[in-house]
Amino acid sequence: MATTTAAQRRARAKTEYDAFFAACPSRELLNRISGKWVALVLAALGGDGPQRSGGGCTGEPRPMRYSELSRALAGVSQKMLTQTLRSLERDGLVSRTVVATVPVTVTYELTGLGVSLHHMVRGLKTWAETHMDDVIAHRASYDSEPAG
Amino acid sequence: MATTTAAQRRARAKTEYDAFFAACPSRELLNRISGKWVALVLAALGGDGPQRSGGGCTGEPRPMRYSELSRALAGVSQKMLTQTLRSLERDGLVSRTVVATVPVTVTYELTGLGVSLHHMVRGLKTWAETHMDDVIAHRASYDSEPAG
DNA sequence: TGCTCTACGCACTTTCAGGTGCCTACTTCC
DNA sequence: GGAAGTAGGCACCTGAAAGTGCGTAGAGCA
Repeated sequence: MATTTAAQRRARAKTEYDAFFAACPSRELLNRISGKWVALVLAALGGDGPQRSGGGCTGEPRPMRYSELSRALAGVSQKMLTQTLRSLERDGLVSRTVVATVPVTVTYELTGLGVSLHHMVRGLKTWAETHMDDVIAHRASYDSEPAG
Repeated sequence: MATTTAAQRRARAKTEYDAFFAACPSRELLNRISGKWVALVLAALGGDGPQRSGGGCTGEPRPMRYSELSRALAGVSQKMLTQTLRSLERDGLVSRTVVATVPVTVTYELTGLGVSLHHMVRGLKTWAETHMDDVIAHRASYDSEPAG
């Protein structure tokens, strides 16, 4: 029977779509940067963190130690920091360097690719700071409207 | 006792951080666009969808009906489409227009703010298409390395 | 007159990112 | 010599997002 009109057509479309969906580079990018700590790590390694010394707040990429990151991203657990750094390293966005000092120290640094991504995330941040006020305003007026 | 050095310091920092974190505009933006269907809806309304007619694939923003969106984003459930559209409408990114035709039809359209956001998402897409190959390559080589 | 379409609403369930807690092996400080 | 720091690993838990399924109210269609 060819009565499979609306629901089944959609189910079929969904199946086809999912394969494409999983491989979509934009989706992968969104999944990567929407991680709770990814953008923070990028910002910290990119020099956007809270600068306690120096003048401007532009900041330049610089290597940071694990414990330094842990302090800069106050609130992150060791597990999540490790996990985030590992996934970023896996994707070639940061490089991990082990230094055999007194207690073994590890430094993380943005790669070229990571710097590129960081620039884009900074663009996101700029957009957010420019337009999110409008969004919040809309949200407030929408919520205050009588539901109808 | 003032022995609360490492763990408790971190717990305290986390508490302070969370308040800032929740209000961070960049975080809000990421939360918004990282929704599974948000970027797709933006792309569809912005004209980036699969163009079955016409020449270039640049596309211009145009209003679309609910069912039209449902077909364009093959695989989305009605619930998620509605939910996504509502949240976008709430944030002033799309406008919803009810037309009292034979069966009541609803059209959705990007607002100015929505178009602005769509441009940025398009930037993300461009970055993804340019650099994600590198990322995938890194990922593959990382995975193939002997774990050590 | 039973089926489908439109544009949803509601309730339940699944899934997984993120969080918590406890462990390590080595070293330095007091 | 016990506490804390360094750089994590492992196992379990939770909460929110996403998915599934069913209902609806009016209308067209064979």
